[in-house]
Amino acid sequence: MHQLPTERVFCRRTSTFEENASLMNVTIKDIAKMANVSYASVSRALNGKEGVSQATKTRILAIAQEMNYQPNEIARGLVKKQTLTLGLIIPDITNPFYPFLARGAEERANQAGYNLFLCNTNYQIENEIKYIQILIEKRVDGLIISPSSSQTERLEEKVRNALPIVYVSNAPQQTQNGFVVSNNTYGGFIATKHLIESGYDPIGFIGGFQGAGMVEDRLQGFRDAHRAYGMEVREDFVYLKDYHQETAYHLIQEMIRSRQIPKAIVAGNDILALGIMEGAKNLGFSIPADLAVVGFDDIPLASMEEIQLTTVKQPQYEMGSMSVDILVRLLENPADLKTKKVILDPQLIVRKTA
Amino acid sequence: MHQLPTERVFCRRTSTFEENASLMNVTIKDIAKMANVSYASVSRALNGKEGVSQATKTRILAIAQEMNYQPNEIARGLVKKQTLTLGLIIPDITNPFYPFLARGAEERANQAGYNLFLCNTNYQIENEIKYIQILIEKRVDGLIISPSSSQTERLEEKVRNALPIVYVSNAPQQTQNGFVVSNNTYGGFIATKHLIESGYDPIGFIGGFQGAGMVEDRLQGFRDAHRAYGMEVREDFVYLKDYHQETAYHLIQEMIRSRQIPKAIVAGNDILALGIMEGAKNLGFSIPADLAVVGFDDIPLASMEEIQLTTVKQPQYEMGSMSVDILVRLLENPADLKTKKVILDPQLIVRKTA
DNA sequence: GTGAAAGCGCTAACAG
DNA sequence: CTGTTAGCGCTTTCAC
Repeated sequence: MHQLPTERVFCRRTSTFEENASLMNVTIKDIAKMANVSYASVSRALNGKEGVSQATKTRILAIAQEMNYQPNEIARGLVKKQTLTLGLIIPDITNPFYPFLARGAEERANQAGYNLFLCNTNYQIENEIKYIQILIEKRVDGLIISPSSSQTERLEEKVRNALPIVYVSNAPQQTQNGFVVSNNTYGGFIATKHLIESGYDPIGFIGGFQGAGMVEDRLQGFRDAHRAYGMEVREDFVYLKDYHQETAYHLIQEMIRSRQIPKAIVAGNDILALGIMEGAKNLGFSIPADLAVVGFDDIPLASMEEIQLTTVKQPQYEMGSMSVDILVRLLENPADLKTKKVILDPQLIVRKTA
Repeated sequence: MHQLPTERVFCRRTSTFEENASLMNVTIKDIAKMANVSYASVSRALNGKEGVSQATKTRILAIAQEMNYQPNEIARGLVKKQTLTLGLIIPDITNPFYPFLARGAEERANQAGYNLFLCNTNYQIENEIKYIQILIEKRVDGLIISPSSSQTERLEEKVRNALPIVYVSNAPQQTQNGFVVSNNTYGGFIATKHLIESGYDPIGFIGGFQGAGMVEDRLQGFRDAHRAYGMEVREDFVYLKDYHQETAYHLIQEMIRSRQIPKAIVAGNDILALGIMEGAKNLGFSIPADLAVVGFDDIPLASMEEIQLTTVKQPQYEMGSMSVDILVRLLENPADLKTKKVILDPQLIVRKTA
């Protein structure tokens, strides 16, 4: 505390530009004054535009540097009517499905010069609407949203005429907007096909929230596969509840106790698959000998040595990056309506549970 | 495509306010014109400020509603010199440690009326600097950063005089800035203490990146525990490499093959612990009988039925929310320097691997 | 209670 | 090549 600041004084530069200037934000006006030019010229120099001689440009840039000038994107945004900012609205970043999606989105946004607001809605449509409102007021240039349900009328109404949006991972049936989703019907199909071809019969289905669209599609694929192989769907083995691991855990145990149990199960996602596996194992079942399980998503857990879950992998990172891609393209060329909707094929990863 | 839009026409309102107005953004000037008042009055009404009669206020609000007015936070920010926006700079959201931290930060920010830019740096200091620059230009009100190393001089220099920052999860030794970290020394201590008291001897340590500060502190706790129990640290069992699961996997297998192996290991984080467990198991070791393992973090994986990892839990969510808390408090009262630095005690979760 | 006017920091015509 | 000027949409004095 009482130490003399010898060194600092010693090192102080003769020019006091930097120290003073950086205390309060320096603007192009300050630079203009310093350089004896109009601030239009400063703007031109700073933005590398035509209309300044190389000489003055160099001088201006040097002064800007010296004064530690930081351009104000807010002010620029006000006149250019763009913020170089996007909103990413997802249900919950702690759900292992989303971090990769978010990463893909952020990385692509960054490449294109945009930043991303992260918004978690906790699967509440009210929060989705609240966030959309906030982001409109912040004048984000566009929105990526992974809606928690396929009831998106209220979202679309809110967003209409305000800003472009693209859906990711989940999209309403008949939207005008762009989207990137995975082919859930196909995913359900290949999961079921694999089980059928491996000789499992009958096969059950344990899925999550109805109304989001995804489960319904996966179940459709499940039915399609049965039909393709001339098999009847055992409706008493089809359950749609929620995405909690415990739900699946108890459900499977109930099934086992009542001795009404299929030889294999297609789970709505990996979390449910894990619940099923644990519930069955704890009742002495062996996986896949007594019960085969296929999950959905391929979260990092699935590939763990101890788990080795056979699952339908969704390209999460790509979904994130492609959705931003579509949005940015739309922003840069509003007329370009092609490649607006993409459906990515998921991929069956065969490990040891089926 | 060729369907006549009968219904839509039928439903169209006689007033065309909304349709027209929402096409291009309506401003307070538009409202003012509509209401026959100055736009100062509109501003006052909209912000619930003194200086408008209840009557005109009501009228203005009604018109604003009718015209579907959306306040422009950018313009407001320009004059108020605040954006109600914070930056969250972390290494990698796909590292399971961060989603909870991000969630805590986002939720608290949201409560305080702020939004959060999500920035992943991939553990690159250059990216940290690049992002700080961008966020300064976007005039975020403050910054939360989880630096990838304790070499933060360049960060601090960049940030100086520009905006307040608080560190989270990792902070340089001698910073003037606020931070929220966990007591890593204590964490290393209780992990080691538990192993010692359970009779394991000798005990090894496998940690990650040096230079970030965290590993060093955990190792310090490891040493402290040995000293407290009058035990020698077996330096040949102390390894500091990186945070890749494979690294730990191969390291432990090498140790086993060379028959130089401790009875227990404190791992730098849960990922490493998992690598150790798998490496050992695959060589026929039984956990914890042949080798006990304690992890660090308590990522969701750790509590899985199949894993049951004994670990030192860090309060990730709280770290996120508290760091925003400190930052917001600082923003709202720049003079308030108390409660700026918090060190949270981690907690030993005893499961089945030690 | 209300309006006029200045200005936040910047870009973009439009003149010279 | 350079300067002047008019905004972007809003808040905030300062008069009336």
